[in-house]
Amino acid sequence: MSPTRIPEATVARLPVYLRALNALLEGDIRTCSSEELATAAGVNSAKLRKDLSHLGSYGTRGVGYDVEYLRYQISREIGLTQDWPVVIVGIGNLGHALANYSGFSSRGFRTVALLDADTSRHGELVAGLQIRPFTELAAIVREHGVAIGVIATPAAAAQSVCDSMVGAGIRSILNFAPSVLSVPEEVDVRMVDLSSELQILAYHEQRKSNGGPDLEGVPA
Amino acid sequence: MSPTRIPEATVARLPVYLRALNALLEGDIRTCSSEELATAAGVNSAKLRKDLSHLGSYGTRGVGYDVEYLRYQISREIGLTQDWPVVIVGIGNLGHALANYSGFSSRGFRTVALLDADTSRHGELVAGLQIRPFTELAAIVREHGVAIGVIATPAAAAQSVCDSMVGAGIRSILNFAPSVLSVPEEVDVRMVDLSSELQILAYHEQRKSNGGPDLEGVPA
DNA sequence: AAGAGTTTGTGAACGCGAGAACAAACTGAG
DNA sequence: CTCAGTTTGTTCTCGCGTTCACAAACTCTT
Repeated sequence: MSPTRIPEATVARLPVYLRALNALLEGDIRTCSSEELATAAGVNSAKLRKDLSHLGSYGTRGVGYDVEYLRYQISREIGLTQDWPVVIVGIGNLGHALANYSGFSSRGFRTVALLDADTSRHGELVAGLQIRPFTELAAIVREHGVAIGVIATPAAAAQSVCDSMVGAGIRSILNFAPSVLSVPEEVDVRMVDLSSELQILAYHEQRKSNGGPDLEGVPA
Repeated sequence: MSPTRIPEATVARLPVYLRALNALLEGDIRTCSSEELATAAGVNSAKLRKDLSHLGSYGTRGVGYDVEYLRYQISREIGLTQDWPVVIVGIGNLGHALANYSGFSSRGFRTVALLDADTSRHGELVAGLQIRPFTELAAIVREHGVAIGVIATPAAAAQSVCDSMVGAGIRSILNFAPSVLSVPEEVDVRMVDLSSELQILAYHEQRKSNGGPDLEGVPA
């Protein structure tokens, strides 16, 4: 099934739908319309329906969607029905938070190792795992079949860590370091930039209060 | 001058350019071409030029851009030349990490208070600030003129915290809780969803290895 | 069984952003 | 001064994503 590629914008929203479906299930809601689900996910209902139509025809006209069934279909499409071993490198404040984040340890993702270059922290217990030397990366990747790596180091170390990950065979990287990574074609990198988000907010906030560096007094 | 609105996609990239310019300055590079800056920022040079053209005409044909001058112009456009007091609510692992994150405390942003509902943590020192009761939110917002709030609480508390923020006069919210927030029209919310990013990676990773979800049932 | 009321899935129109290509503008040498 | 070389700013085209609007399909009542 689903031989056609799913649009990137749709893929980015699937996790949101999944979360909304989980919330509905916790409220013992078994069925929902596209309108309800869209509201819960914070999107337009037409967009939701079109997104779901890319996965297949899992709803019933005149009725709506079976919450559990739809949740399973989306999970399967994303790949959460498989097991994804994950390695986190850089156990500072952020790495510590990520290791304890439930969204990381649940839902098909399994943190198999925490690595740090700082020898003084090796052996320290974080989220039930011992911090191990960064040099063990390749062995761990091989042993557990790790495909996804998380970088939570300072910016200066990020590219070097990234290179090691790629060398060890990791093909998908989630980068929290404020640094642009260069990788081979076949490797996927997603960047989460905490301070960028704040700056984007600041831009809009400035527009709201000032009307921007220049107000709307546009000459005709 | 910038009477025209800057496209949202461009705004989202300005922080990246800013970071790249800072990196160039640290290497004592005073001038750069759009090609060099684009490479450092990880984007296409045509896209970079078009983005910058929305701010104004700050380059010189045949020469390139003055790094420091361009950095100032982008900073001003984003609004980083002003002071932005910020409040962080929810000092768990993630809030702790955010409080210590240099990208938050620098560049025009100033964390003025850390709030948490858990009374047993009040007074605790994090990143040089004492954790204070959540009930003090309104007073703090009024006193410091806080316009930006950061939510790093569990999902269950997020909407309630959000409502309090809006009530206190905050108009821009950065939400790290995995929860869709509903706010009045004039309030801006940006969501940073850590586990979504991981799920998006998993989707692509699955495509790379399997050529798609479960091929079971596919005729040979 | 038929019709009224819902709700999905999709075709079509529209707007925005990406990228290529080029004209305008600057530098420097002869 | 003129011409060759360089690099920006902008125009144009194309493709993707969003949204509207509606037909198809289902349920329920009479």
